[in-house]
Amino acid sequence: MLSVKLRIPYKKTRGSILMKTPDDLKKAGLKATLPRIKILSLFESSDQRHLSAEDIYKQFVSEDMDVGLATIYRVLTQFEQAGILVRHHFESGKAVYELDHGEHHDHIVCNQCGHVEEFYDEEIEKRQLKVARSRNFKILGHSLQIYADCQEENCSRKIEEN
Amino acid sequence: MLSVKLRIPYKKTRGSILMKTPDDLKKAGLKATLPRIKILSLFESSDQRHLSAEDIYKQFVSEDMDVGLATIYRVLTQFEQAGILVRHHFESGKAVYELDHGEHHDHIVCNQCGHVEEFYDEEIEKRQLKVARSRNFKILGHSLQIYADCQEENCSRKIEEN
DNA sequence: TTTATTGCAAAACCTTTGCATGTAT
DNA sequence: ATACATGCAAAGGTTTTGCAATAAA
Repeated sequence: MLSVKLRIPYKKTRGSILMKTPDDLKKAGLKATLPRIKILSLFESSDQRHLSAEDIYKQFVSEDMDVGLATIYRVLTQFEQAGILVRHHFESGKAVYELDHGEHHDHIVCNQCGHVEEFYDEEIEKRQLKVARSRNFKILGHSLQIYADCQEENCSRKIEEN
Repeated sequence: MLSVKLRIPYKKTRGSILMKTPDDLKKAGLKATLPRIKILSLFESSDQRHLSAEDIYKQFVSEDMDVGLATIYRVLTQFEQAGILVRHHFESGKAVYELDHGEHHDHIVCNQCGHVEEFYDEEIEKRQLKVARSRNFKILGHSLQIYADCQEENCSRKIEEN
């Protein structure tokens, strides 16, 4: 059984979290294959909400599951198109994905350890609309990341570990 | 002689624009070589403020100047480290650079034609500080892009041309 | 002359694709 | 049985690097 562990509490006012299940696969016209179910369950259960193809691949290797990298890339792309995952490009140079719970938010990323937290600021959203309106652009989306040091005692450049 | 053409007016209140010259190269401990001078002058004179390595390479080829792509990449990196250019990663997947005039701003990018405009919103900046403070992060920087349609009459999916 | 810089080709990275094999329905 | 998924290896696109040849100081 899949379970959800969220480190970051969502505001009540912005709706509730829906768990993604193998049923979501069928709804998206995707067969419930082992790689797909495993990937989905990784996102549900991992304490990292944001995973790259490589992260997933390494996790599988460490569990002696062998799923090709190509499959992982293909599944991630399909999940994104199906609205199950959202893709982000942080400065790392590689794409990371997270479950799409339908609630837009932005990210604050620790430059030292890679720790990611989410935030949503109504005022920032509003100002963006204003900027776009004043220049006669029609907003399709946006991407905002704050790069920072998280200053947690266990934040010690873990990123170097590989 | 190099000249500056800015499509986007800067607010008076945020300082004045300084032109980058071959002297800036020396100050950065870089020899004033032809490729470096040409690249600098391209940024000064182009009506596109945001250029990728490829953009520069193509421009040079069209002028029968032959500068290797590797050199362009190396020079862009050096210029970034010297504080002459700033690098951005828009969704295109390739890095683009622009002159660093020391004035932070964010970008609104047209999804159809790739047209880029700059903006600076005090309120957005402030709210980011607040978000970081409330989570005990120390901000190092941020990256904000709004993706939109620019709705200009000459915006006709020019991006497809190549 | 000395040291930095260039060009070329090769390699490194991340990601995508072709194709024969395998699996869910 | 049929259509869809997978794995592998090869190829794509962007960026970096090694090294001998070249140019700036």
